[in-house]
Amino acid sequence: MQVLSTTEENYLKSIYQLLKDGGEKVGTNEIAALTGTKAASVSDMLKKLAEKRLLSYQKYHGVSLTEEGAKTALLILRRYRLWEVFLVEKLKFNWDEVAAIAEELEHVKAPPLVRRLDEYLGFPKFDPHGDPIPDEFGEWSHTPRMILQEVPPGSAGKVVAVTNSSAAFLKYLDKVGIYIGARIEVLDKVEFDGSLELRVDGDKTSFLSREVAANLQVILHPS
Amino acid sequence: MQVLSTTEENYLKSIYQLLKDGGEKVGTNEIAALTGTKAASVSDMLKKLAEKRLLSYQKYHGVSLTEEGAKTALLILRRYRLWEVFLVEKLKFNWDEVAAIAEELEHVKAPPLVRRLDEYLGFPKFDPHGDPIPDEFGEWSHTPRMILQEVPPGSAGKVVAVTNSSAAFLKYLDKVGIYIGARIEVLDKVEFDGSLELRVDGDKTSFLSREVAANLQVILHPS
DNA sequence: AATATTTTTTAGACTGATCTAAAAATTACA
DNA sequence: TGTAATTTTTAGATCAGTCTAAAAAATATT
Repeated sequence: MQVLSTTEENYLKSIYQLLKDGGEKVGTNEIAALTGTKAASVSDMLKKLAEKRLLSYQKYHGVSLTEEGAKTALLILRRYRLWEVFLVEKLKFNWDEVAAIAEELEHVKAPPLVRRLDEYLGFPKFDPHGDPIPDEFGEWSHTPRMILQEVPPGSAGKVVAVTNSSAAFLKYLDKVGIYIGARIEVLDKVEFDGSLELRVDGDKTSFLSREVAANLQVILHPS
Repeated sequence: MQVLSTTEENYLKSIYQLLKDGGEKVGTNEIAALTGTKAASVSDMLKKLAEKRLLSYQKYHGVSLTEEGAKTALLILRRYRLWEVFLVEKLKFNWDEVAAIAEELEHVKAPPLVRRLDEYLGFPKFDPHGDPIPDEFGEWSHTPRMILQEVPPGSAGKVVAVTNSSAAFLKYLDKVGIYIGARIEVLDKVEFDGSLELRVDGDKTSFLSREVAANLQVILHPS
């Protein structure tokens, strides 16, 4: 694994991002827009990263990541998301405040730090936005997630993500005792309005509206 | 408070360091040695930092920090030492492994991060090496410290620092239940060999040799 | 298919931080 | 006190990352 500058890491992360929800190849202008630079600067950097075998680049025809480039991007993403978890779970930041800080922290390279942080956080599989955290080999956890609203009554699982981070929503979740990692059982689903009756952490029983349940993601426990 | 580059921060920190245990003025070569650069580079940087009013600089006659420069250096030191505490207390690194990592983390600028980290760590006043942590205004805690060996019998206090970090020493401390933050009472001092009898955290009673007690620093509780 | 538009690359310049080599100032000492 | 040794500064170059403006290639349009 090569040592990259912060700048190189940021390019790699942006390219990964664009390819993931973009497609096969990504163009210079797109990258420039995402990294906050100009197309000319991107061209230079692409040459550099291609020489390092992190991406394959044909002039005028966009780039894609090599195996190594993709893996490197995933390890950067891993650091980013672990720090997000730390900031939210330990330092009590709100989910929408952590992006900028995590972007600074992700470039701290010391390798044992990442391992210890992961351990300290309890090997989380998802970040506070519900995005999966790659493992130390750059592999995804393949545990499937469901939207709570779509979980059939009788199932039990764990809240792994929230897809709305308005203050009001978070406050509400707090009130009914739901948090990332909370164990939940779906007891019943009300036909009339789609609301759910559920047990949280084995004791408290709550009713959640369809709107709320649609913004919670869970992984199910094998039944 | 101006925004400084990582490089500028490192120079400032080094200069602070040299002045603290050096004296009035510090020379270009010394700074170069500590920052791992050459005297010529230091000259350039001194000009730059002098223009930013962080230090006062007269050609050929060394530098000293201005009020603002010293305060800035202390806030960098604050970040450094808070991260040290985090790495040791939370991530369970050994005291002698954290320097390089903390040096990377100290340059993460997001201001709310430092406040939250401080709070999360319980507003520590000393880092794992026993060095004091400046407050958010760049002021020192003025609680005086003593070497445990010199504490008169009958006094009570708290262990705030260890001045030896050999594995054997740490292991021994662990065995007798002493750690940073441990509450101790000096019960008696043996004339013969200068060893101490003390109570740790209100219950366990230990005997510490003079050598060991000479490597522990405490702050005394008002009696 | 020829031309117009858009995208990408190149050329050349700038900034921040660094270096080496040479010049200048300070300090040491004979 | 005058010369030698040391320290510091300057001059000029290099490197990474960026920019603007112009050239080149690809794509779209008529």
